[in-house]
Amino acid sequence: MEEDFAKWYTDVVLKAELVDYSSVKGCVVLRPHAYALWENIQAILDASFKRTGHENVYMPLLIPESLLQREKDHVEGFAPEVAWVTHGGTEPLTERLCIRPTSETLFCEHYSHVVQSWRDLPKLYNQWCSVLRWEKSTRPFLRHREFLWQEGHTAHATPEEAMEETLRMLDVYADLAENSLAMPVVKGKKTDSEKFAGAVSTYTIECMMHDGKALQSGTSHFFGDGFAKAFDILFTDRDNQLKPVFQTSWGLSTRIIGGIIMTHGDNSGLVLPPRIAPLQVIIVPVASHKPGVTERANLLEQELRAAGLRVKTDNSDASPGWKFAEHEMKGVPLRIELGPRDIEAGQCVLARRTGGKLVSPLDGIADAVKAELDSIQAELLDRARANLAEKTSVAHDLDDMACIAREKGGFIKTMWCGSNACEELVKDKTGGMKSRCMPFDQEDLGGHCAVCGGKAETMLYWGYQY
RNA sequence: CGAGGCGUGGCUCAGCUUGGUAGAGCGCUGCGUUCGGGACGCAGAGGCCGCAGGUUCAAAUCCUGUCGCCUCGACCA
Repeated sequence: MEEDFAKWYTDVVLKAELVDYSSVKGCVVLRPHAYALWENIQAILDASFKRTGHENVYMPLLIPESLLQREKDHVEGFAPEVAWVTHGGTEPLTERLCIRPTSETLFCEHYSHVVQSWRDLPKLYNQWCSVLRWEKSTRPFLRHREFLWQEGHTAHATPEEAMEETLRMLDVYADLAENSLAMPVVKGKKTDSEKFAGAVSTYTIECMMHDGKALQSGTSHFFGDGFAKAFDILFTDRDNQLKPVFQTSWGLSTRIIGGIIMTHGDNSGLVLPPRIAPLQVIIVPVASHKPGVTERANLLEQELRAAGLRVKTDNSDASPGWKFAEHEMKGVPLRIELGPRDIEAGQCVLARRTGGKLVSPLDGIADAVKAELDSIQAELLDRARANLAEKTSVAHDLDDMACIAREKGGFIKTMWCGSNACEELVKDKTGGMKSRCMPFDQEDLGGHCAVCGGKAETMLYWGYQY
C-alpha cells in the first residue's frame, strides 16, 4: 500500500470483487459487492432527499445538440467530453443527439413547460441515473466514462431560497460522508476557476485520501437565474410580474466508493464502515464437519438476522484461514469464529476488521455484535479524522507550499487574495496542486496572500486531487 | 493527448532472440483425507496464442497494420 498506492487500489478493487472491466474503456461492471454498497448509499441518500421534500423523476438519456447549446458556459464546459448518437438504425439523424453528461438542460426544458406561477414553486426534483463523459484516462470508481449518480435539480422563486437549498443539500452530503461512510469532510466554496460550468457558485465536500490526495466527494451548485433566462423558465409572481426562477443542482456519484476504499482500506484489502457494508458480519465455522458446528452457526446467523443485522455464514469447504483472508479482503467489518471448543464453552470469537479479537458469550450475542459494529464505525471515523488532521498543513508563503506539497502532499491551508493568477502560480510551483475550497470554517492565518503577499480575502485549502 | 508497459486456458506468466506436435503454477470439476490464519492426495476438464493482412513448405514466434487494457503525466465528478 505504501510502496505503490495506485497498484494497491486497483488490486483491491479487483480482488474484493467490486468491478470487472468490460470491453469498453471506462465502462465497468459493478459486481454484486459494489452494487450492494451503492444500494446502501442510495438508500441513505434517497431517504434524506425525501425527508427534505424532494421527488424522484427520470429524464431521457438523449439530449438534442440544440438543447445542449442553450447555455453558453455549460456547453463549453461539457462539449469536449460528450458522446454523440448520429444514426437511427442505418439512417443518419438530421440533428445529432448527445448522451447526457449531466441533465441540467433536460430539467430546464421540462421546468420551462411546467412552471407557470409562484404556486408551482419550488420544484424539488432528483434523479438516479447514469451519465456518460468521454474521459481520456479512466480508473475504477474514480473516473469512469459511464457512472452512476444522482443529480438533484431544483427551481425556486427567490435567490435566497435557492441558496438555502444549495447549502442544505451540501449538508446532506456531509452528513452521509461523516456519519455513514466515516469520511470526515472539509466543506466550502469553490473558487471561480474551479466552479461548475454554468454555475454562479459551487460548493463542495472535500475528503482526504490515505496517499495525501484530495477527493471531491460531492458538489452542490447555485445557478442564479442564468439557466432560467437561457431556457425561458419564467413564472408569474405574487406581484403579477414575470420572473425567471432561481436554480440549484447537486450530485454525488459512485466515485464516493473509490473514496471509501482509499480512506479506510489497508494492506489486507477493503475495510467497510458497518453502516454501509453489504455484509456486516461473516460467521466462519471452524471444524464444521464436527457434529453440531454447522447447526449452531446457522442458528447464530438466524439470531443475528432477526436482530436486523446483515449477516452470512461461510459454509464453503475452504479452510478457515482462507476464509479469514477472503472476507478481510472484502472488508466485512466483523467476523465471528465458531468452533467446537467455543460451542462447548457457550461462546464465540469476535474478530474486528480493524484489528483485535474478543471472546463473547453466545447468550445475548446480538447486542454484543451491535456494540462492536458501532465501535468499529466510530473507530473508522476517528482514524480518518486523525489522517485528515495529520495531512493538513498551514503555509504562509509559496516556498512553504512547494516544500509541503513535495514532501507531504495533503491539504495546505493558506490565506489567499482571490486572484486566479495566484492559483496558476501555485499549480506551477507545486506540480499541479489546485485550490480545493474556501472553507466555511475560516481561520485567521494573517492578512496576506501566501502566494503574492497581497491583501488576503479568505482562507483557502489546496491539494492534489483525484 | 504525451511517455512507458502488456495482450498465450478463468488468473499470473513462460515460450518468441534462432519459425517445426501449445507449457507451468494457481484456480476449476469429481472422490477422499483435513479444518482456530490463504491444507493435502489421486483422477479430470479447459487455449485455432487480441484481431486483420503479409512473408514462408510451415507463424504464438518474423514483417505491416489495427484494436484493446494497465501505469504515469497533461485535462476533468
